[in-house]
Amino acid sequence: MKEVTLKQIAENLGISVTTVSKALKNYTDVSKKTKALVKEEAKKLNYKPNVFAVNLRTKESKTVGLIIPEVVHHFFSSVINGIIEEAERKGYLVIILQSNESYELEKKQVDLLISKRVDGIMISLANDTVDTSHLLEVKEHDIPLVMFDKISKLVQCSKIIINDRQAAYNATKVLIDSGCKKIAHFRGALLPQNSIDRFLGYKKALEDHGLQYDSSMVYMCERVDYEDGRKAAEKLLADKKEVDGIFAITDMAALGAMTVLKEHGIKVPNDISVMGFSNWFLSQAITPALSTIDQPGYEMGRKAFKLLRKEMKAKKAGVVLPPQTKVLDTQVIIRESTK
Amino acid sequence: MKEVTLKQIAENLGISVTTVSKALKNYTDVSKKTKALVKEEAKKLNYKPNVFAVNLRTKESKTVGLIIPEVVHHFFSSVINGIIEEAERKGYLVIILQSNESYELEKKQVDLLISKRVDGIMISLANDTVDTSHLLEVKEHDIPLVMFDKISKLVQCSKIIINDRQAAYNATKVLIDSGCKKIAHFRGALLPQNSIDRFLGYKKALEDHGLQYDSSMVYMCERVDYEDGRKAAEKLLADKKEVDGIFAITDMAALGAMTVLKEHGIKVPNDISVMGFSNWFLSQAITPALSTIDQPGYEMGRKAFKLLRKEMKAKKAGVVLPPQTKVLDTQVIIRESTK
DNA sequence: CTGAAAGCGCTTACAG
DNA sequence: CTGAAAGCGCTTACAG
Repeated sequence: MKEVTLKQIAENLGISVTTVSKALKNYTDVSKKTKALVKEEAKKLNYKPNVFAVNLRTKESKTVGLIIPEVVHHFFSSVINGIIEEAERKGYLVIILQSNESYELEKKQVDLLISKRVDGIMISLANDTVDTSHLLEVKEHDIPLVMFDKISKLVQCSKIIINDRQAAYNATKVLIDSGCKKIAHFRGALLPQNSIDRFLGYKKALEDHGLQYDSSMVYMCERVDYEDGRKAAEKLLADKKEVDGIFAITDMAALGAMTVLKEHGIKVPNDISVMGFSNWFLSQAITPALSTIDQPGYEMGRKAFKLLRKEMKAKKAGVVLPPQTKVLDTQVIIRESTK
Repeated sequence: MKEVTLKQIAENLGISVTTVSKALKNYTDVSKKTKALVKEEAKKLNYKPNVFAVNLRTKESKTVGLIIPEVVHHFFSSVINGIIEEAERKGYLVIILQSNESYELEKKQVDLLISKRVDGIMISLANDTVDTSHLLEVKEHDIPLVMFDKISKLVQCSKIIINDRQAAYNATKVLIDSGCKKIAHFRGALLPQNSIDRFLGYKKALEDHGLQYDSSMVYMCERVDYEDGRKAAEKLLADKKEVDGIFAITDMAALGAMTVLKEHGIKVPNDISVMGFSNWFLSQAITPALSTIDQPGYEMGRKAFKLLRKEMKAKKAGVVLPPQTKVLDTQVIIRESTK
């Protein structure tokens, strides 16, 4: 099938390419009659503008990039849906790249997006990300950038986050309020800000309620997944710790922990209460249903794109916008894994 | 930051744009000395070709599209990883679009990919997809197309599939071999070929082993998810069916069923054996661990891109390749949910 | 070995 | 209201 071009339409109608172009874009200086004629012909020939040419002329791709640590993750997939929803409404395509929590991959993907000349980039950092020079490069290319969820305080750009410290504080408080005195924390890797913040929220809650913080009650879940939760729980049992509550950094880690506890005949919540984080879709389905913190992923995605859009518009208008940070609310969800 | 162009480099070096372009692409008719000079300057200025211009000239975007019913799904995410792995190696970017099992969305996304002029499209159909005219449009635009997993027999193009009928037969046979006599099937929607094939495999296995096929033992799981599995199991219990085995179309549906059985004090596998399909990553983690069929998602993804690549190459060379269909092997995995 | 020139398919400032 | 012309930044057939 031969591709239809403006030239084609112009020739068929015996008018100029200029007029055809302007007619299709509803310029005011084209007569109604001509517009109607052109549009009819375009429809008849099923004309689709050649985006390659449009991109080159307008220096815009109407495409934005999204880099995320892990796609198969309920929270991130909610974010993705929020972003796509908003982007589609504004005529943007979203290119999704997964960093697999790897700094090296993340760097490559940033480069790829820059070289593809996307109009803007949204990113949630990998756990491994140690420095942010690749993000400075984005700024140098004058590409609007929005960070969300897993951000770095070192990068000057707009951000959408939740108050991880407060949310973790609330989660820990659920355990305290239900009578737990010996609360362990399964934390995430050392680098990510949200893993730090959740740890600090946990610690603060203990201190505010007269419970002694004990660093040996903090277990590491590097990848914050099911397997890590299992391992941490096994270590905790091997350590013969006296524990009556666990606050895990993610629902998956909590689920891994609960499975191990079950295997050892330890009852949740009677012997040990368990609190998760992020409200994974199956958290209400497992037995006992997991108490957790709900993160507004969809909302976060929508807000992230809206912020990016604002910056893309500003750039086009030659305006410089000061970076802004939006903090979204989280919600405590109490189910069966806590008393 | 001003973007660096070939012209820029040419001016700096006092040579022509033509020579710069050829030097960077290692044309044989450029002197070694000039090449070295050009490359050095390009590196110094951090030159990146403008893809918009390259696309327009070469009529290629080095980008392929992928449409998938659901990203947050272990099987599909394996496929995605396989595709991206192979695509990256060949310098292609993959645009992933999620149809959410909706025919309307799928059509829109096909249109979007066509209008973005991707070099090729890979697709796994939505459950709702009733006709395939949107795929014919892809062929009309002469864009290479590969279908995988959820395919339509009506579309003339290359395909990568598993032998769903045989795999379901094998799954059912596991139940039969372990002594089950009254085997229910939780099937998928009526349209998708793989849902039909799995049903047929189930039926055939019963018949081959002297068990009566009974249509009232077949329950519908429209979205083949956890919730559907729960509902089907509840209906089955409400029907007071005598059942000693369930073959569910997906692991998620199987998990939903097992949860309901547990809630009713029914033991798996002692009272009822359960067989899943697709080997979801948590299937080995749940209690009892789920017996299932392993689908080679990663492999499927790699093969899908390779096939697409072959067709893209053929198109460029002006050759027409006959469509081919590859059938991948599956594997029976026996864990604790079957005797 | 080097380069002038045409052209990919659009958009838009400008002239009439 | 219409259109000729320039130009976005490349690639490549062709001439020298």
